[in-house]
Amino acid sequence: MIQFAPVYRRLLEARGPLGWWPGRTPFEIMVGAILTQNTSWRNVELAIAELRRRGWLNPRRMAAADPEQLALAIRSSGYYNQKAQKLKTLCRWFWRYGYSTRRLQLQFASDPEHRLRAELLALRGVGPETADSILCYALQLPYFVVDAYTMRWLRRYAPQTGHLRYEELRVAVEGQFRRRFAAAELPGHFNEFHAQLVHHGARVCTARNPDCAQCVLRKRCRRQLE
DNA sequence: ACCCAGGGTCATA
DNA sequence: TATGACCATGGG
Repeated sequence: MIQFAPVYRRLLEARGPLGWWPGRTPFEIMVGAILTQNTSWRNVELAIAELRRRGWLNPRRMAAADPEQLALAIRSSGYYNQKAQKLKTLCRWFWRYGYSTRRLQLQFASDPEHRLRAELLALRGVGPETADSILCYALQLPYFVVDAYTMRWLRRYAPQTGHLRYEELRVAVEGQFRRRFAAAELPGHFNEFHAQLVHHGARVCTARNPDCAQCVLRKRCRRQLE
């Protein structure tokens, strides 16, 4: 099995800490996790700015907002009708915990059964990546987020383990990190590793960047493996 | 004019 | 289990 920690260290040393996720509050991070589904972050920023302008970047206000107006507000992030419903669903779920992230953190800290993750996955519109983004970035719980860049990277640089699916890859990374880092440091390292992979894929390793030695994280990259 | 982006759901075979 | 259609905007 390929070792992930050296890759993590290399990225971190080259780029420095990224301080993810961009967002002022945990709820804003949750919203961003929904809005960025298959969408460029730039388009998400436009939508978040509009939500902020309307005062809806707050779970109570968003829950009370008219669904059609909410959809209009997030228009720039694409799939806006679906995403407006997803946001409503998220608000309804968050309401059950009194809109309190602290309550979520205390109630589900170190839960070996991962019940909170299961709850998020049961929500319509929340898949594995969105759930783990919320757990890792909004709640700072020890979950590693696997995304398209991570999968492409694995398939190209570690073909022998390239058959791993989302869940297997997440568990593999989490297991390796647990052996190398103290429990209290895990959320920060999972945060940083995923951030580095996405940053590299989305901003460094782009097809138009002549400085990028290997543009291998694009969707249709034909470049040879090293 | 195409291709892509920090996915997820559902129907079909 | 594994594809494919669908959702939809803005930038390269």
